[in-house]
Amino acid sequence: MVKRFFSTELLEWYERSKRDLPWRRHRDPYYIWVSEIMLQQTRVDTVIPYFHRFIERFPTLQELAEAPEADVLKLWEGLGYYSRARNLQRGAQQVMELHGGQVPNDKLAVAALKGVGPYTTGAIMSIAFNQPVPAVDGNVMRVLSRYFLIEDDIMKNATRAGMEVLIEQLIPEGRASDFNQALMELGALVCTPKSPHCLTCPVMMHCEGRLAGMELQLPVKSKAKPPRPEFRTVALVEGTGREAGRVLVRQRPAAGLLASMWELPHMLLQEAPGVAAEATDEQAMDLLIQELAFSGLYTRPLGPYMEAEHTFSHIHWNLRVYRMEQLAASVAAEAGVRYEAAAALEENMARSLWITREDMALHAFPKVFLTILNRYFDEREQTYK
DNA sequence: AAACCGGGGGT
DNA sequence: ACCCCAGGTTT
Repeated sequence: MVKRFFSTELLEWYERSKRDLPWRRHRDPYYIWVSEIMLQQTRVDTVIPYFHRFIERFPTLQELAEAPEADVLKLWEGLGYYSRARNLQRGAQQVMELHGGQVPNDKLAVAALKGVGPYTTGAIMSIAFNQPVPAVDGNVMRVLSRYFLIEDDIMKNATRAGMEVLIEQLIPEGRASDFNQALMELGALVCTPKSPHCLTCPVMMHCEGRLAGMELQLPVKSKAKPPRPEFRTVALVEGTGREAGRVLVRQRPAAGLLASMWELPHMLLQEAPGVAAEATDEQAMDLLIQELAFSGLYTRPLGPYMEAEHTFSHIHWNLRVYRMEQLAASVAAEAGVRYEAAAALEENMARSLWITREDMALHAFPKVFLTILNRYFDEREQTYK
């Protein structure tokens, strides 16, 4: 039977070809869990150094559960999808409270953990506990859609659910861990999206997609909407006096995009479409000056500094960064600037900080702001030498 | 079902 | 420039 052939050949190939990955060196459910969360929408080579640093800092689930959230975010800095880190820590706290610190060997209990969906449930149950639970990710859907010539849209939840049923029938007795990992390994190393290596594929002989010459058309996947462009004006405010040598950063709200991350102050240029992109430097700087003054900080513009871009799944940021200089309140008063709003907005400023380059090690920044800040501090050091 | 949620690497 | 990646949560 074709299905039996598939599982047997696949397992034999996996034993021969599997990569030596850090999380394959033990069966600690906590390590499996951390690796699976990091691997969501992220390549193996990217994850490996993050995994080592994370486990070194949080060797046990309990240490993760009890850590400050800021420490967790800092270790996740640059990986993206930061809610993964927040949910992983919440999940660890759930395990401490509900399961005495041991990841439960129970499908429903695992699925109830924060940040653990159908895929990760299957990955933990099978890889850590060798339980026959499907773990259907993008790799698995690509392999199955080709091998069984399934033309359903893999963007639909129903397609994934159908493939889970199929996988349940394919898992060999007692081999759930190896079988699920073998499927993903095949998708990662052989049955790749663009140029599948069919000639070295262990299951090529019975691959219906290949036999039909359809391997490059599969899987069928509906297109995602392109990210909407946003034009933003960014303030790189240099401190003066007591804050000399420091730059103003602020923390984002605890929910939503880049939750709790730190950044340079910036704002959306929300003119009519097309106009935002063409706002003059003077207009863009004026907006920042007004916004900062509203928070009780008086500044004067020094001029354009650099441009940067940052793409999310659904938004594309076009950033124009302006250097600005902190103005002492007394100077601002002499210049006729009114600042009675300052006291009322103390709490607004509570989420702002003046930082040095060394302070960057204490706060997590999205990549684009790391790039800007590092360039600025680099050039500043050069100037002083 | 669709939108929201980062960043990097392959092609 | 576009696609894809060991997805999950929210609406």
